[in-house]
Amino acid sequence: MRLVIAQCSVDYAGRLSAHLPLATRLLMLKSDGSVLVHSDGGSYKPLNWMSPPCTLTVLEPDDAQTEAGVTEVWRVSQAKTADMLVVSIHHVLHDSAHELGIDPGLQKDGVEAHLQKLLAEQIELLGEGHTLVRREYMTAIGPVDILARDANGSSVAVELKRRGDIDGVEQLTRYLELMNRDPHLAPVTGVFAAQEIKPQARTLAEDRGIRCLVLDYDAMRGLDDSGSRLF
Amino acid sequence: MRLVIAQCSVDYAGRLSAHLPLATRLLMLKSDGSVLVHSDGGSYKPLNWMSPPCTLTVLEPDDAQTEAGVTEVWRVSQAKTADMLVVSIHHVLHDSAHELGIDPGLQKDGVEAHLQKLLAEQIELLGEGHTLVRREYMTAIGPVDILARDANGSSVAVELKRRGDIDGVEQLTRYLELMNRDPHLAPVTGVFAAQEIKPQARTLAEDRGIRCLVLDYDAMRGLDDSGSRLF
DNA sequence: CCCTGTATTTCGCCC
DNA sequence: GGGCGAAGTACAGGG
Repeated sequence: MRLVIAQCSVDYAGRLSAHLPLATRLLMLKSDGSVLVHSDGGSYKPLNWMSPPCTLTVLEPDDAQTEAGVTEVWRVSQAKTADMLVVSIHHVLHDSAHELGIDPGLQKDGVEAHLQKLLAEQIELLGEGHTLVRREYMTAIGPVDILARDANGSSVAVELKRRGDIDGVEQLTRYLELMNRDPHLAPVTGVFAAQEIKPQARTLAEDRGIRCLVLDYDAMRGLDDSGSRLF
Repeated sequence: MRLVIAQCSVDYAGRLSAHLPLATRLLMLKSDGSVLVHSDGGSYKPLNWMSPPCTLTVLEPDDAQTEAGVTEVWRVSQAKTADMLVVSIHHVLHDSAHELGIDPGLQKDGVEAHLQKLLAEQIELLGEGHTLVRREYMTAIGPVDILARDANGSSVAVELKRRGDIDGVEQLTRYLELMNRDPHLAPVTGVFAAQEIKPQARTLAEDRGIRCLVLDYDAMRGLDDSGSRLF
């Protein structure tokens, strides 16, 4: 990775056209050829950038550019899309290169997808004798997070949330209404499962005959072998 | 802006939990307090980050951390959301600070302003024999995007949007009503031009005798000479 | 490989 | 300021 702090202006032409007036910025050149132009603020998003795969060509400024104070022109182009980023460098304040190596990458945890995977593996948390039918059971109005059967063989639809809010209860209610019209599935009972269930959501759910299940994520993860990367 | 290249591991706890194993990375510390952790590849998105407003505290590693090779611990926390980013630094390879100043910001193009400029230049897209009167034609209730004349010399008012929604049709309707009361202009016909016109907007427009025109931005840009600053 | 849905989304517009 | 929709969205997972 090469880091350059330089006074520069930047032009981009691709899906849109964009221009950055002359100012001092960080130019990050990654080893895959991508270029990021960062200011000293804002969000994690660069002011402008070029995604890999792309190639950087250093050009000599023409007379008009030299006249304007440009000492170097970087032309970053992407073969596929014909997008182009042009960095006109006026003054370089810092320039250093660093060997970083390949990054092992981010390990995410705690999302709904993981909860769903864990609950599917530990389906007995729904109650003794429960068996998994499938995750993401498709209905006409969208996928039910988990479809299971209880000890009696009756269908159980599970709506899973990290935070159990009223919206989730409404969602599950719609699924249940639809599924109970299907003679192959009916009767279908509902389980609203979340790490945390808001009192209003619990009241609404129980009023509609939907069972609430608070999930202990840490305990579920502790029981899971494949998910215990972090410890 | 401070740039640090360091061998480090990173832990994040907030909306989700995430972990970055020990590796060499770029740590970008912006003047607004935000921190970005970048690898030497991937996209413009950092591996991990903390959005402003946040505060960085440098801690001494405890015995266990020292044992593991940690020389410094950065604790970046956000008061509002209680999100926390912890960077455990093992070895610093580079450390430099730079004064960048406030960035003038990105000037985007290819939005409505650019569409208006292009359509004014390619006014024949409205139909054969059309001529431009002027852009931003002022009326008592605001500027009409484009005023033109058709082959018969009749006035044509154009409302331009990137996304053609009902609001735009209502806007054009108000202009037309006003302009048709002006004997110098009347009769004025309306054209609702956009890159994409919503079905509801189209129905409403056509019901009111307003012609709909879908613009192919790429084709229009391809025909345009002046927009190619880069070449 | 394409499609679809989510995101620690971010960003801009409009009310 | 809050809500909503787009983004040069990026990114992962399923069919």
